[in-house]
Amino acid sequence: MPRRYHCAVEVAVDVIGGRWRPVILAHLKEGVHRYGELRRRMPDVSEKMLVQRLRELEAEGLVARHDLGTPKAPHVEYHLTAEGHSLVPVLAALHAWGLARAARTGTPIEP
Amino acid sequence: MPRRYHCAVEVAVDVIGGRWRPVILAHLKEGVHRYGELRRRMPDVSEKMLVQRLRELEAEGLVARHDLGTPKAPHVEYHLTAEGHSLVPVLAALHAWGLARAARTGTPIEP
DNA sequence: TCAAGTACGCACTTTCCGGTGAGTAGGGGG
DNA sequence: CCCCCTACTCACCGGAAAGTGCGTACTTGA
Repeated sequence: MPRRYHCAVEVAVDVIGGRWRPVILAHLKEGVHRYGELRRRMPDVSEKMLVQRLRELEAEGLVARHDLGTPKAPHVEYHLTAEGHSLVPVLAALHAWGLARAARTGTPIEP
Repeated sequence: MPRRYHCAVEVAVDVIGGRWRPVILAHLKEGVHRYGELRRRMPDVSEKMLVQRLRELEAEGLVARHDLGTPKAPHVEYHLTAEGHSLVPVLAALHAWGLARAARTGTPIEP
């Protein structure tokens, strides 16, 4: 974690950079997700990484975790906080650019 | 580099993710930069990384390198290509969010 | 009895991102 | 003679990011 920042983009990258954080946020941008739903939508992420990144996003105040389950029936839901929602312009722009880029380069995207 | 993508944000992150690519692109969004100017604006990046990331951005068609120098007087300029300019909405959104985030968290940004 | 679901934990391993320090060839200046 | 500038290269290294494989407790269903 850099101690000093020299531009605003460095600040943003520090919080939402990396391979999986933007993807997690993009899925949650569409609505509440259970843990298993996130796993299914992100088949290439390890569980270790998914949980670690979710914890970090919670710690940064971007994601909230609701445990609605019981020991007999586990049920956890994740959703964006107000701070997380403030990222919608970034996530929307990333998504739009990624779609256009995939179209220009013929890159397949498998849901 | 993942072989398969499951959403558009993964595509975007693969091309412009990492600690320094977004920052390089953000500086070039403001206009042409010489190598030394980029170095001065990004004091925490190593030269090895700066050059490596610039090379990758060139390879992806986002950045163009113009060598205007001579052996006696080296002079290289970097600028965004049309494809690079297509990233302006992403970079602007990252910048705006980073500024707001820094303000909300009291994070100093030193130019 | 086994497999699958839920939402994780844990120890270990691998990859690669990023840094360091020294170097290059030409120049200028104190 | 030494320091600075330009725009890099190179070998080596550390650690964070990410993955792997097995595990947990409770349930349901074949």
